[in-house]
Amino acid sequence: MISRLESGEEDVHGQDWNSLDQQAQQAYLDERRLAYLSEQVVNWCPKLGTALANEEVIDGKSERGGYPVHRKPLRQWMFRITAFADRLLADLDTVDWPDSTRAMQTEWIGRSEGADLDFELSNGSQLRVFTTRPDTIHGATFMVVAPEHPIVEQVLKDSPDGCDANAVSTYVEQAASRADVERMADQGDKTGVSLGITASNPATGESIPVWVADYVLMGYGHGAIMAVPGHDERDAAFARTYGLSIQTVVASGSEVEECFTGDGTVINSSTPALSLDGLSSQEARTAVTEWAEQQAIGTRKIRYRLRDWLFSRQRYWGEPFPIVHDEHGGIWPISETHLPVELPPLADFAPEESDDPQPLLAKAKDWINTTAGEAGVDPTLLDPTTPVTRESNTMPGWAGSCWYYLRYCSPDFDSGLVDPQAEKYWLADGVDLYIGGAEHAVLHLLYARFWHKMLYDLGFVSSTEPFRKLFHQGLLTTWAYQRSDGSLVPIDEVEEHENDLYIETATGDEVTRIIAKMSKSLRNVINPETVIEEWGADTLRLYEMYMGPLEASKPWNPRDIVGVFRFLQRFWRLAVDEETGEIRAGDEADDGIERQLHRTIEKVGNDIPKLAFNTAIASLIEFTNLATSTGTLTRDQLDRIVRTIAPLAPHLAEEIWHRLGHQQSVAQAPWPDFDPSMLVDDMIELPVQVKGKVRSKISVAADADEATVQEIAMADERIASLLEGETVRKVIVVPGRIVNIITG
RNA sequence: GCCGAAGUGGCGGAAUUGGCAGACGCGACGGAUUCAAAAUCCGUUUCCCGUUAAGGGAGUGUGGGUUCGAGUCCCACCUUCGGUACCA
Repeated sequence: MISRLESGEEDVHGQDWNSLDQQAQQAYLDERRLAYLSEQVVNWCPKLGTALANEEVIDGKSERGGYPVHRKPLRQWMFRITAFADRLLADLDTVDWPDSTRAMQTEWIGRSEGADLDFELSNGSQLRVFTTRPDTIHGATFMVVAPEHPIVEQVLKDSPDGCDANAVSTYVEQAASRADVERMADQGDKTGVSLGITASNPATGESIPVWVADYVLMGYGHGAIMAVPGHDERDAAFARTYGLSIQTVVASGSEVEECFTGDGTVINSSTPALSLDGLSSQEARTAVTEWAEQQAIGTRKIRYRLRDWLFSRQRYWGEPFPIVHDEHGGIWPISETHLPVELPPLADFAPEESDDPQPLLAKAKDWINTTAGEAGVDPTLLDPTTPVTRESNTMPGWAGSCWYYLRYCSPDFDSGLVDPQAEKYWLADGVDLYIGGAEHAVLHLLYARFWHKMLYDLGFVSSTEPFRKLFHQGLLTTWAYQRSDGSLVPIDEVEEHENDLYIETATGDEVTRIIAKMSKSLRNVINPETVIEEWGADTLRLYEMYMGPLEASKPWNPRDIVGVFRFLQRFWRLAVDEETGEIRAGDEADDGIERQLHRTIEKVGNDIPKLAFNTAIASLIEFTNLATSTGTLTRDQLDRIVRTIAPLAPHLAEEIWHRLGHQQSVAQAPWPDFDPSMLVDDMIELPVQVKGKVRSKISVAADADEATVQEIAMADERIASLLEGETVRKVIVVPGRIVNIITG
């Protein structure tokens, strides 16, 4: 029945199901649940006193705090995110996200196409491997299994002839005790031990040795590989170290390469069992897979690098799982009417630094040990007097960050996740624009997508993706100082002298000023509060937007703040008489200013949706400078420019807006209109190039045709003198842009 | 190593589809105002040659290429930043 279900057949009857015993039913369901308990080798961080998800471990250290992480077996709650791997991958094409982020997620999900192949072993068992290169099967000259592979234990038990059991067990123990950090440090140096058994290469019929080596990971595929040293760098390195045979079975097409990992033409691969010579790698992959399927020794397989998501933590601060356990290992949900489960009060809830994984909530004995009725399990499921223990793990922070944006639609809605009406209104196509740091690329942004898809399947949300458009703001960097040996000096230990000379106060040595990330240790973190105190919130806001493109990392330079502050002051003085506090307004609108105003409204209106705040502000500064030097604005012009600056400097705008006599907030006012005809001048200046160099400028009517422009250009005094004695070969006129005269 | 992003004045940065490189701001220099300073206002400010000027030359990480014309497109390389790390 199970195999029929697996193959997608639908004629499975209830009686078939009922014929299974309860355990088998449970096992079948558990294998498919989105949330399940599983004994896992987890990333245990003793310092934090908790296990971490794969994504939270960076270079063998915890993402938060950078503490060492060890591998420990632990029974944990998992999310079957792998069941969504294909959708998470495919739907990346449907979102408007930065390429770099999509690339990161694509790699994290890591889809690879290949085949599972079974090899017969000399000890009578079978070894299953996954390979993306079935086309190189004739070149498989040895096999490698991970130290944790079950075959290793089996071999140790049987200890066949030719197996140095001591060497094997020593190697396996070493591999197990080594922390991930160490394992990473000596990448490239491959170590391993022969198991003393052989496998039969089904294509060549040859007996090839089986080795154990830690460059093969138990966590991917089957923890075993067929090694093709002729066409895989890692296998090649291993073969060279231990003098194993190397076979070339793919021609690179060019010169002889030691280890060619690309696709080419298959050679040296004709045996009675299977002949591939002359096929392309692509064709050979299909041929070998089909052959293996016929021989019942393999199947086509798509595999993902993505692993299931470890979703429990041993900390106090996290949502408790609404789950209790009975004495027989049964798992029972707490009914909805008893949700949410609240954390028990605890005198001491600091994490305990420990090598012995123990959830913190286990300390709350009275809370942990309860009855089904007390905990809130549906009495029709379980007798209320049944003694149960509460789940003592808690959820990680992601539990909240995965759906908070949904809650924003209807924060007061109390009969569900989100008000369906509000969800349809706000999130019909996901969040319109989501701005956040690139550091969330494979954490928050992948997890939230998974939750959203799950909620979509359950009918709670109407879009398949949570964040339609994603934008990463750049990091703010700042000055830091570096000694000649490369070490860094906190900024408050350095004195600035003239001519960009920087001296470390303690030693008197000269240090160099560099750009670095803001960090507590360098004491170069900027607190926005102090900027607001000194310059005001509008200045801070404007400065941050004016620094450069939103997505770029850029240095915080306090020296530049005064620039936007001056601008705001000038804008204020343009609108308000400093003596009286009254609005300064003229009666007569200057034509040049009016035109510039239309251009500014257009520019700001275009730039804001593009998040190009820096250029929007530049155009506002330009307008203000022009207006200040040319005269005063009319009331009507003030009215429009205040509305234009309002999104960028809301406080200033609001103040002037009210002095202009408006009762409502400027935020409620409509965006000012501009007249497209006001954007172009009647007469424009056009550069004239001779042989690609600008030699003069001419003034022509904006709508002048090419012939007229050419005539005026040729008639220009300077151009005429330059063209004297030259043959004009060609004249290029780009209307409204440029004239280029080619001579010779 | 691989993947991604980016290299433009003293500094942050502008620059439509390939069409005047350096908008705007900071800093610097000069001037006005002031008893003085702050603040404000005006002017200059890519570099080199040219006393000033007129003018000329070079110039967007490096080297080539395409084009009437390249910061922008193509090829090769260098550097910086971010991500990733034996995933078979």
